[in-house]
Order: sequence, then C-alpha cells, then structure tokens
Amino acid sequence: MRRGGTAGLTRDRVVEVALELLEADGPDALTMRGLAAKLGVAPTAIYWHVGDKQALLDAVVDHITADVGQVEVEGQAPVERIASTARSLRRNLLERPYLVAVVHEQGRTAAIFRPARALLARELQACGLDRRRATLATEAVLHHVIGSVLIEQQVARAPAQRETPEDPVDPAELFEFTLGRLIPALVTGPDPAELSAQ
Amino acid sequence: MRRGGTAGLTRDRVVEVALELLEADGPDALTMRGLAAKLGVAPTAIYWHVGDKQALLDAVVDHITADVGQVEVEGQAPVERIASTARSLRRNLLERPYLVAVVHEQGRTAAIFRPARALLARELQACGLDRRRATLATEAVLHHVIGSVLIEQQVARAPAQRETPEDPVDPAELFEFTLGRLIPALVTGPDPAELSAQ
DNA sequence: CCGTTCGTGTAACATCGTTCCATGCCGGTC
DNA sequence: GACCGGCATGGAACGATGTTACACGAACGG
Repeated sequence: MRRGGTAGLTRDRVVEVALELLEADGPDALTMRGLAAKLGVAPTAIYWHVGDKQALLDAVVDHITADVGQVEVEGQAPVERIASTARSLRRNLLERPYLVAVVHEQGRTAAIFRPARALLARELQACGLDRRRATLATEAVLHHVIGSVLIEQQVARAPAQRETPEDPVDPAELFEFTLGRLIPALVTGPDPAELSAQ
Repeated sequence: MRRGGTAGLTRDRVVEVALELLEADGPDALTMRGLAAKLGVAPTAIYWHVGDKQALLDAVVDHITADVGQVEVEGQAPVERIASTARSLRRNLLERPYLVAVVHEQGRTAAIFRPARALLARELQACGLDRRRATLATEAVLHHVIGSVLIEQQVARAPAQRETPEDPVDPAELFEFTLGRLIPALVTGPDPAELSAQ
C-alpha cells in the first residue's frame, strides 16, 4: 500500500498513541487536537488515516478488547476453573479503568467477553448443563463481573459521594462472596425450587 | 425568597424541563442552549437559577433518584419479596434508559438504590442472615440488577453490533434465570462449600 | 515534462460550556 | 417624587471541541 511520500504517520501509530493518551490522562483528554499534538501532526492527518472520532474510538476499542479479553484459567474442577476465569476477567478490567469506561460508552462491552464467553460455556457444559442452560449461566457469570466492575469503578470515580453508606463493603470481598454462591447455584441441578416468575 | 420581579423562571422549572428534554431526546440533547431555548430564555438565566452544567446534572440526578428508587414489594415469603423488589427496581430502570445513563455517568448509581437497599437488608435479616451477610447479599442482588440493566441498555443503544452472538439471550429470561438461582444461594446456609479464594 | 494520487497543513465553521457586562425591574429610602 | 441596590435577564464574546473545504507539496506513471 502506501506508495512513498513522507509517510511519517500510520493508522496503527495513531491508535497506539491514542491508547497511551487514554490510559494516561483519561477519556476527556482524548481529543483530536491533543492527539495530533502528541503525534506532532495536524489534526487533519488523523482524519486522513483513521477517519472521524467515532472511527478512532472503534479502532481503539478493537485494540483494547483484543488484549483485555484474554483470560488465564486455573484449577482442575470445573467450578474452580469458572471462578478463576471470572477473577481473571475482573482483574484485567480493573487494571484499565479508563479503557473499560470507553468500551462501555461505545456500547461494546459484550465484545470484551467473547473469549471468556466461549471458555465459560465449555466449562459449564462439562458440568452437565445443556447448551441453553450453559449459555444462560455463562451470561450470568459475565453479568456479575461487568456489574461488579462498573459499579466499583464508578464509585471510585465519584470522590465526594453525598450519600455515605453506613455499612461500607469491600468490593473484592463482595465479588468473592457472590461468586462463591452464584457458581454452585448455577451448576447445581436444573431447577432449585424455581421462583414463580411474576 | 424571590421578592418580586418577573420571576418567570424557577430552579424547579429548569430542572423539570431538563428532565423532559433528557427523556425525550437523550443525554446529548441536554445542552444549555437547547434547554434555554425550550424554556424561552437566554442560556445565562439557567446559570443564574441553577448554576453550571454540573449543578444542573446534580439537580437532575436528585430528581431522578427520588422517584426511580421507589420500589413496590409483593409476596409473603422473604425470598419472594426479595425477588419482587429486584424485579420492580429493574422495571423502573428499564423504563427510563436515558435517565439511568445520566445517573451512571455522574457516578451516583448507588443513590438510586438507597430505598431498595434498606428493604433488602431487612428481608435478608428476616431470613436469618447476620448483619454482615445481609449487607453482602443486598449488594449482590443490587449488583445483579444494575449489571443486567446496564448491559441490556447499552446493547440496545449500539444497534449495529459487529459481533453477532450466535446464541442470543433474552435479557428478561436471563435476569429471571439468574435471580432464581442467586437468591436461594444467598439466603441458604452460611457457607455452601466455599470456593478456595485465590 | 506533466498529471494524478497520496499525505499534510492552514483556515474556517458550527456547536459546546461559560463568563463579562449592560440592561431592566422591583421595592425601599431620603 | 427622585434615587439607589439587589434580583433577573439578555447580548456578545472567549476558548475548546469535532469537522470540513481547500491549497500545497512530493512521488510515481505516462
């Protein structure tokens, strides 16, 4: 491609610096002019290589999801492997609060979970759940992870909360508490005294 | 207060119209100029009565949390009452997607849950859980609600998802599925074969 | 040697939040 | 009755944002 020219700038280079800027100074600092300045280039160059801001964010999200979605699973028993997957995912997300915020804003949270989703579905089927239940249980675990992370982050972002919960809860402890009860309930028999829906 | 003057504008009136604008056209439509135009007033009038945009958003969030946080609890058995509280909360949130998005952006999600939090804690203590476990279980249920709502909304907001989950899940069914397994697991005895943490 | 395409920069536009300043209007005071 | 002070509003502008139109140069193909 790119025949010759000065070609100092690449699409990949733009996205790379955008990620640095994002992780360092937060989503509000990711501005076309600011990014161009950090690249030593006019803002229009970004438009040439990447497109408008939506395209830039899409590219950024693609890069994020690629390496944040990776999980390492440990343990022998399926239940333990499921739990470790959830923990690994949670750790990855908490390490990059800004990135997760952007991904969520772009409505692509589900994309992060693609690798983990396949892993979890397999483990849950190994527990004897049929395809349908395995899918539901997978989503249940993922919901728990993303809910936990979103709340923890956002609570951390809002420093001077007006409402002071008289009984503060450690997010990590809460995560483990719920995980330890949720997973057995999911893999356990099909209908544990189903609640009458509605 | 307000001695005389034309007094065509009130702080309450501003917030009220801001809510209408928000619910009708989404968060991006809530601009100082747009709001002023809808009020038939210059943008500066808003600054006089309410303050800057952050103050406006704070006021808006206060109004939202007041009437979205209300839940109606049905049923006799504590387990059923807990489930109905969660359902009621979820329904309230799903009815006002834009408002929830704003509340979440402002980092005040926790505020919505204040009334429900007290209710749930009481029901869970009625199940025999001690204060600490009741608090954890309360947060677990609330996390499930907020996680479910945030994902459902945000998936709905992103129309042309690139990644097509080959196994689509109905959010309502998933919510019930998880709720029906989570609640019994929470109220059931203290340590259901606790997973080895870490 | 010329033209087309690629890559970049300059300048500008519309919109956003926000502020400065002038202008009224009311009620009380000399 | 004339005058002043605080309440309430509007006009104009500033800086920053995303974005586009347009001009310039450099490299390759004829």
